[in-house]
Amino acid sequence: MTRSNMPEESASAEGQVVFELLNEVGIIAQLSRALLESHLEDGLTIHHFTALNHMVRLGDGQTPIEMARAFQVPKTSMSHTLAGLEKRDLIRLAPNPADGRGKLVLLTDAGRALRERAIQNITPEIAKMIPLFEQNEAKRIWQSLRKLRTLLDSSRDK
Amino acid sequence: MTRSNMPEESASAEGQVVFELLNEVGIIAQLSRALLESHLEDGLTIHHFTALNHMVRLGDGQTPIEMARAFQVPKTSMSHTLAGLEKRDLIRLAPNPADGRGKLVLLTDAGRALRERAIQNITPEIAKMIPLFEQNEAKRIWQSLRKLRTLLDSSRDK
DNA sequence: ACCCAATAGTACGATATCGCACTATAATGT
DNA sequence: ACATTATAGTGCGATATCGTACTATTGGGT
Repeated sequence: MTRSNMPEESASAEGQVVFELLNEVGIIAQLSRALLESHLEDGLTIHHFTALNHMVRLGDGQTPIEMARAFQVPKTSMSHTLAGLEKRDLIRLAPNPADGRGKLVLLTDAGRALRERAIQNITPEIAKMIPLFEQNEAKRIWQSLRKLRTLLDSSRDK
Repeated sequence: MTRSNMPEESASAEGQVVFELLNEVGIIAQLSRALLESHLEDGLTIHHFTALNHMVRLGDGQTPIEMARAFQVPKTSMSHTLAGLEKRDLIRLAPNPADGRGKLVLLTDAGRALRERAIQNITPEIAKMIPLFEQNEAKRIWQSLRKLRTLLDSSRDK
């Protein structure tokens, strides 16, 4: 296909490589987001799933504001997401005994089950799509990305 | 901090590892998105930037629908994004000489310049944040992620 | 004990996303 | 050549995102 302009040379400077990496990460996130959402029931979005997944993985009982910070989204957005989850009985919002202003976000059995089901649905799909992408390579990159995420995460509250 | 439920064991099955990887990718994308947007001028969003960046990297002159497919977003969303870019004179939408229904998306000098400026702004920021994340590691993962992206991308139009 | 700056969460409005329906043009079959 | 089906893009409406402003509560300083 003809292009009126050819791609630029990849002139790499200081953080340039990391920028390229993050760009790639963004594209993959976009693609896998589309994939995941197509497997979610009941009009749930990626945000709903991510919140549920977060709670299963790290333990529930966080406050909404903690979760907003963990995902770097505005607290109003998190409030909306949690409202959607609560309406579907996938979480419960309990008053925070330690802080009269705050709440605690608690998983319900239904929430836990839905997250489990979603993963059961999506995992074979992924395995089918990515037969060539070996486990070992995935595991290796994953380790590196966790390190990267930690760096990104901790340097925000400078 | 006390949690009412402890984290689950990481029981890894078939595509499970890749799922974990994609989850990590999603989190990083979210964090770096917040970072990038805080450095964009004139209320531009990640979508605007991504479109500009795509055109600089792969050459402009694509049709809107091609770009929508490349990013896996609905064509109406892409239409909206492009309208925003055109309003700011960062792209031009020309009629497609090869197809009377279609258009071609062309970068303007302003668009190219803004993308360049954004990268100049963000790159040192990244370099500052990630001094520990060595170039070599970044480059290595990047290669792997490109492979992963290609797999994800090609298996969608099955 | 009291003030006051800081914080958790919500209300509301502006803008963004995206599905559905529509128009215009193209491609395909006969 | 013409009818039929498919495709590019837009208009519109429902829902989502997120900034600003607000209320309720907390905690630190005096």
